[in-house]
Amino acid sequence: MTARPKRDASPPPAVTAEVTLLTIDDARLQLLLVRRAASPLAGVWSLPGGRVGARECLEDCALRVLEEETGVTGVYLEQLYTFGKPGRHGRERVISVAYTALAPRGDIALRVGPDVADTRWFDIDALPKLAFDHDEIVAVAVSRLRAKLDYSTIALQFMDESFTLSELQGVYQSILGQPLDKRNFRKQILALESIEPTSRYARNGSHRPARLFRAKHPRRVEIIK
Amino acid sequence: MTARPKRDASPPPAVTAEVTLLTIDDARLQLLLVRRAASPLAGVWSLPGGRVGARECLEDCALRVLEEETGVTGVYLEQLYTFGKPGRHGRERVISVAYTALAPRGDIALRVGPDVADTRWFDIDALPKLAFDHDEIVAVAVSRLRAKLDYSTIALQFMDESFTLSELQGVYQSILGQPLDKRNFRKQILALESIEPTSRYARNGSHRPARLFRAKHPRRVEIIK
DNA sequence: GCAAAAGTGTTGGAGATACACCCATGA
DNA sequence: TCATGGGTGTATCTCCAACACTTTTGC
Repeated sequence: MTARPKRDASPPPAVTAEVTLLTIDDARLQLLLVRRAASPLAGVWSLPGGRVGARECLEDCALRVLEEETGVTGVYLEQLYTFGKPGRHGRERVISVAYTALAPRGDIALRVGPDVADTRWFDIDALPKLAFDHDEIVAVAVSRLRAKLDYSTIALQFMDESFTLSELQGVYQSILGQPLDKRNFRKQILALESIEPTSRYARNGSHRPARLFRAKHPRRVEIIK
Repeated sequence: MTARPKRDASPPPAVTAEVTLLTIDDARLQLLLVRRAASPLAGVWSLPGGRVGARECLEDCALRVLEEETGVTGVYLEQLYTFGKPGRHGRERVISVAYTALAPRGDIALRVGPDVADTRWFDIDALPKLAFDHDEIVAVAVSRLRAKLDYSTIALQFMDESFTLSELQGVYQSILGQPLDKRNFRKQILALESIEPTSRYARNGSHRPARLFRAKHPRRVEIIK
């Protein structure tokens, strides 16, 4: 039906990786954004992202641009979706392979990269206007995260090396936006056998110390059910 | 850490869409392949696929190359995953956005496209050697399909406009590779309220005719649970 | 009337939900 | 001793799995 483009007839589109880095701080889901220093859309907030290098795989690209622009390393990363509508990126044809990254909030020291005007966390419910279709990318990332809570151990990617069950429950509640029953939550989580108690306790305030747990396989996300 | 490539320093990779078209015939999951006519890998079987046009969105590209190479139109399509490791496609850097397509077997008249040596269905357990990393793409597609059976109405995409409950059960069994209890299957499917009875019956042989059902929203895949 | 697939309910068990009180600590 | 969050068990309900016989047709 359609005329078939000749091989190499048109210049190939640019390919970028974009990173939606989420964390939880103060019981709120937060997103890391960079303010663009360069044209197009200088001054506008956007996801960290950049072009794929000639000998670089997509995942490495995502990790590299994240570090270059924000200084963040060592996060959990998974591919989200590829966005490629013509016109989504202004005049230039850009195909963006979007990644979701997750990290515990404690870890993260920010740096403002060379081509970036600013780097900041935003509450997911209070995002500024975003460049291009990045608001759509974020929406997909958040809805996928919410879905994955139910059938995987992905929430553990938000936790420090050791953590209390109440902290973990707080993470679930922040993402789902609803309170959970403490006893049932503990029963379910422990039944997965994905975390194990350590011999240490968190002494946080004027109350009984909480036992610290750790993930059995910290970098692995297990599919359950 | 890594040296940041200058903007436009290296030629951008080629971007293609690749289509894993699955159907069910004779109670077996089948995959549509094309035999490559042109270099590289002439004579080798591969997924239908081709370069993304300059003003074409990724999904349109997938549908276009599928039609050009195989004559197939009107299928259900969803994005699967993007494959981009350097070296996956020989010397040239190619990033492939893979799509899963599903269709009822009845529908499909095949054509051998202009750049194609042959077009054929293969039983999913008896695939020939495939070009590049297409075996990996197929494996991801099948495992995602299997997972999606459990929490969506995706199986309806394999059905003709009207179908019997036994036919639908056969589709589930073919994909899962295990028999299902007839009464429980019917209860569960009907409880979803995604299909409805018609007033017609299928008279297939020397036995009681089966009531025909149809999908309430034939092109829509609903997420359940 | 016989072969072949269609159609139809009930029961028991497992897993999820709802729910309230005692414990250990710091101030 | 009081305020604060940590920690624990049971009863009920809902959902899922197992299971066998009758119906309708074509030959």
